[in-house]
Amino acid sequence: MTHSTHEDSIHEHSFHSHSTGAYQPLDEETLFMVTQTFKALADPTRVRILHLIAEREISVNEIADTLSLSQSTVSHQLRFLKNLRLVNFRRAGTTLYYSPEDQHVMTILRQTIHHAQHD
Amino acid sequence: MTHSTHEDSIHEHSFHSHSTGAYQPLDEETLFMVTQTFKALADPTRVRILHLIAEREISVNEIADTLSLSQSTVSHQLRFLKNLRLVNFRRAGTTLYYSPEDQHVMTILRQTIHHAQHD
DNA sequence: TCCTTATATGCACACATTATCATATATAGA
DNA sequence: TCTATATATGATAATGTGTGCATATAAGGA
Repeated sequence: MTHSTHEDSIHEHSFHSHSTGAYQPLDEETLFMVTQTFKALADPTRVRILHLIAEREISVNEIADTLSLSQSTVSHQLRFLKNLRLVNFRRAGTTLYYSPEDQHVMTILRQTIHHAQHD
Repeated sequence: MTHSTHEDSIHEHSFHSHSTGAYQPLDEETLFMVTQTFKALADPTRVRILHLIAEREISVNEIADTLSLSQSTVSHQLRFLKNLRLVNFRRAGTTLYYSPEDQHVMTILRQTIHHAQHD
């Protein structure tokens, strides 16, 4: 999975291959990346963490306190998100401040939260 | 987790958040709907099915044949997607033709596929 | 009615995922 | 060095998820 600081808008990409072509299946690699991305967003703990760090840079213990989660749980989930390059962190002494890294994924999360709250 | 089984659907009430300036946690209902939506997209079989029916209305057996899946698997996954109101179907005799129902979710899927293929 | 085709469903099991506990590592300061 | 604090990690148990098998249901035709 590659990282991104790319800005996409919703209506930007409309490439549809109806009318002419045969069905084009998704290749394995794309399928893997797509499902991995959505898996990251399919767990309430990770969504709460992402939603929180979207507001401001925040340390592991602050996340745990704010969301009433154990330090271990937060750390495990941050590792998951870090592996997918959805978050990164800055060190200040022994404290690590986490922040979102993938703008595209954060946009999708925001859109879906909005969608959930307005239907 | 209080919610969550194989047979969940997502049609309930709604909340609203006022933007004060303090951190506004996600309410349970929103969290549930958001994570359920992403769960639908977090499985390769469901993504392949959605990607296929996005092209054209198509029957259960055609989906199974095209994607090399068993009829049972396709039917199970279509029930999942139907419960979340992500797909619906039209009957013609004994044949059921499925199509996407949630434009927002299909847009998010398209965006994420595009993102995966271009970074 | 019976038969055929198309789809749905209940159950079981393998596999994946998550949270907790205990412990390890890292950094700063005395 | 030793101690305190912040975070990470490994193992385990509990729970959730996806698929196959067998069977049920639904609709149309003879």
